Amino acid sequence: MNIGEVAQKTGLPAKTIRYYEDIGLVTAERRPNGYRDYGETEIHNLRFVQRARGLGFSVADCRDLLSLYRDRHRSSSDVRALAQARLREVDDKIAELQGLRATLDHLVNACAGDDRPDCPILDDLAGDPNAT
Amino acid sequence: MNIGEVAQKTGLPAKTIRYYEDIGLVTAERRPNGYRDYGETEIHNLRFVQRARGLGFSVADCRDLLSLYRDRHRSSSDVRALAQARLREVDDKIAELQGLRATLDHLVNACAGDDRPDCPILDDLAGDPNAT
DNA sequence: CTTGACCTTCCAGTGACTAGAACCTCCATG
DNA sequence: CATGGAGGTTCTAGTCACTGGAAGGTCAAG
Repeated sequence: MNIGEVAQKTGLPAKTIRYYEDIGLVTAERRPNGYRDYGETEIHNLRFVQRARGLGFSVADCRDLLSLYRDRHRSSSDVRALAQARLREVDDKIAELQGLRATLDHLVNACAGDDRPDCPILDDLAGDPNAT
Repeated sequence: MNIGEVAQKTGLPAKTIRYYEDIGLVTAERRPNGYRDYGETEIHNLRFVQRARGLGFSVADCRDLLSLYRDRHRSSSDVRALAQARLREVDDKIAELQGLRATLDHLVNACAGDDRPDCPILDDLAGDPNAT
């Protein structure tokens, strides 16, 4: 199967699929003409990576997850540890963003948003202690 | 004031301050010896950028915010629009992460995390419709 | 035989820094 | 006055995960 068809089937851009080969994540056979040749296994692995990336795992994590996936003697605890670490990252990020959200929301509500120049948002960014 | 002192006062790494000058965000005078020379205005602007970046505004947004800040005839609505756009971004990101969080949490809970190889997390990533 | 779609590689750019190398300048001390 | 070390300067290159584009090879249809 050519890379274009794989791209269509998986939804991954061909560029990305080549990139994954470049970094040794998912490699393909070559045909005599030099074209990459994909089988079901490769498609499967690409989709695996795609899903893992969709959950926000780094490419390095994807590499680890793939190798655990291929290892019949793995311990599920290793996989769980990766997922749990990712979960913690996501939780941290959510907390951070919720903090930002509160501040931004506060500022947006404090600002009249009209033609006049007075702006509590800028006052706050400028470090004005009386702002907002 | 030398860049080192500014770095200490603001908490921004000297490298970052030089970078901001490179991209024309906050520039400094030069002394005859070639050293950058910072006054209160520059420190103020750097802190402004620092706070805006802390709220997740892009450097491009910071540029716009700074120029609005300097413009005595601005309309606060322009500032508010930027903040509101940023708020929307943050909201979208939070929603996305909460979706991920739910999935990850579900997977982590479904996985025994022991010495055995059976792993619903990998099954899910592999696209197994019976997973989890 | 040509056209056009598809494939190949390689180089460069993204955002916002950050690390490191090579070199210059200043100040304090021996 | 020499020197050592702290701090300053520029420049290049690396980060992450792609993405865009150029130059050229391959293939099937008309």
